Amino acid sequence: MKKAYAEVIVDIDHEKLDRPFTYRIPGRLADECVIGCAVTIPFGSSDRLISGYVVGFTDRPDLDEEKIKEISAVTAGIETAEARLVQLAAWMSRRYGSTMIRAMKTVVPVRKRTKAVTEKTVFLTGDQPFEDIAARYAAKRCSAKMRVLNALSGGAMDMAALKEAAGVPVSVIRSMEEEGVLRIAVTEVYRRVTEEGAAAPPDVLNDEQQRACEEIRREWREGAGRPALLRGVTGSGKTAVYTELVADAIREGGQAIVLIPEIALTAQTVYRFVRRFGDRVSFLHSRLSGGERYDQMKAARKGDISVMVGPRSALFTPFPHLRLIVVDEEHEESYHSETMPRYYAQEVAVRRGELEGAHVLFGSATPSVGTEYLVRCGAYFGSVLHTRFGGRTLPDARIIDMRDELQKGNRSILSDELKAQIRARLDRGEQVMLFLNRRGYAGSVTCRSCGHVIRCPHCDISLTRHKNGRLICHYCGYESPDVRACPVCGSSHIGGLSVGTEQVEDIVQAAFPDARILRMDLDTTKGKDGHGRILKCFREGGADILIGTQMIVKGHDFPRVTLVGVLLADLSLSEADYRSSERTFQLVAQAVGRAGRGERPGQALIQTYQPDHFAIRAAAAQDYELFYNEEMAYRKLLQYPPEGGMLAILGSSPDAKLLHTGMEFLRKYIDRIDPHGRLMAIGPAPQSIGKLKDQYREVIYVRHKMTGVLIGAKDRIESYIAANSGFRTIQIQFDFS
DNA sequence: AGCACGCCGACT
DNA sequence: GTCGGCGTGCTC
Repeated sequence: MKKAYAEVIVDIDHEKLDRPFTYRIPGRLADECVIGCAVTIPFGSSDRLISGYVVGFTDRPDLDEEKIKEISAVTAGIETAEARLVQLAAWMSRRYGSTMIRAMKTVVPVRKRTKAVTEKTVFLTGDQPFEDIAARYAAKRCSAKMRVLNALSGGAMDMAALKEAAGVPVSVIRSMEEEGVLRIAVTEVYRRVTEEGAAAPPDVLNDEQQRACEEIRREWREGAGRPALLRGVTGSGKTAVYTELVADAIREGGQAIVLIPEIALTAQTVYRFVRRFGDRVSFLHSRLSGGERYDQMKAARKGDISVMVGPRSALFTPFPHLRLIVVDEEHEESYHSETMPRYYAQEVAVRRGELEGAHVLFGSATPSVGTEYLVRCGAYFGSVLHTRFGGRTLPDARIIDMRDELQKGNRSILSDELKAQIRARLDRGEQVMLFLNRRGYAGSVTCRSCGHVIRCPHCDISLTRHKNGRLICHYCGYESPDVRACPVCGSSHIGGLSVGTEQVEDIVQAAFPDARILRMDLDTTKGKDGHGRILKCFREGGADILIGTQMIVKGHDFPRVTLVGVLLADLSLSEADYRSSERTFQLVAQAVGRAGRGERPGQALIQTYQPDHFAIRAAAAQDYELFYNEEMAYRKLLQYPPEGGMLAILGSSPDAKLLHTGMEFLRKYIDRIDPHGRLMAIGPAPQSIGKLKDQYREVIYVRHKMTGVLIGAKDRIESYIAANSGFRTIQIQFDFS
């Protein structure tokens, strides 16, 4: 693309101007003018010079040539936080296939009309006697100014209130300021979310934490400066390492971003950072209003804070000297954006690190296969914490074969062993957590006698039972008729597994009438801070047993829990996704890791129909190596990521037939641009949720060893879609993994 | 946001 | 007429 014209976002804080404007690039500025650079441009009828940022280029503007003005000057390269964020947005729009404006909106804090971002107080200067001014206005019949004068006679007023009381526009007040009658004092009042408080001394690190810190520092100071992965077993104290490295960044005069999964964003987590860094810390969370969010970002830009803690959106905090990005619980799915651009915070963190010259640290007890893979390739630096903090031991975990229970005639969801152990804890006054795996319950078919799951013969993905009774593969569209008996053992105990938390609560309450039970799921956490309330109640001993889904396993510390029961551990294995083993390992390992975090040792019981599956065995043993090696062998064999790249083309439309035809056309197009079959395309097939909100959904998967090739393919597919009017009613999204 | 344009009431 | 205040609409 030629750089004849630049798309410029103007630096004026108003929603009406929140779109790109086209400017001509004079020849002398052609080299300097890059995406993200700050420019000075003539704007408005008086051509007053204002600043803006270049967000893109075109050679064919879609408006009259005469209307287009020329960029006056390039004021700065990519030195400012904004410029670097614009660059990041440009990279994201390319990497994830979204429009620049969409990418800009996720990256640059929304310019939104918000109440009192700056508090403007108006008061009379008193330079001229009140009566003189009043007389002058009366003589000149300045009724609007007179109203302002009268309103202000009672003392200083807020700008908005004054406009309201006097019924005048700003221009009147501003002209009075020029006359020297009044002054407008602008005070930035941003709603800070931190608590006041002095910083506490650093935690005392144990030898292992100290070693990890030193390793990572050495890599960053003297080594290649690669992103680092800190893998530490549950309870090994990764947070203390983060705070040390964050402290380094601050000491060097920089700032740090700490990403944590949305669900773990409780006062408890944030408190650790607040305690250490006092009011230099701020945090973002979903309950924050648009204005509060904006204020947080503003405070960061001005350097009033040094650490931002928050979910993936905190990644875009505009710090002037960003030195470190920490991504805690790196394996969490909440780091994947579901809306355009569908970005992966891990990748974006690395890219932002490159642009800003900041280091990136990932942490997890159960790192994602993709991140660990990059460590093994040497692209990332790896450091491991092997032992739990404070000399605590890992929980003793046992796998319970639910097929035996069925044989014994126990059809309950609780095994005899688990019942006995719960009884023992109740008698000793200790706490129990029951984790019910609910992932992947949608439609998969499992044999309760032998644990066999019906899978696609081509993709090794669980088949999903549809309403019409047929079993379908969501990768390639393979179909088979429903089964009455297990193809392996012939048992008729075959079907979908699904139990709700409420049901489990009833069963447990019936078995232990004396137990105080808390249930945590979408229903019970609905209200304001329902989440935190339940966790707090349990921590303080308000209940003996906590029953819940995924949300109870994520990063919460309950010292008095000595038993963790995992129900339906294998359910997530049958999820129709190539990452099902990975998810299962992570869920079960994290659940097991909740036990024995206090003085007393912990125990975990894992109930499953697939006791021999490596993901379950590895999770029980808290053995990441075992899991990773088996899983990678499988991914290599089937060329699934990270061994190869995978691009999902997600199509949706209210018209099922049209959608399918369109997707078939796309598939044919892919085969055409790739005559040698180097791109492995499968589908179209229905998405795992085939219809959502009256929209039919289909997907085509494209695999290739190099992600770069897939990005190229995506670009071609995009232009193909843009050029074909048949796709007007079909929404297409791209998702890389 | 900030600037020009055009409307409208008042005064030479 | 025309001067100046005051609301409206547009900005590549």
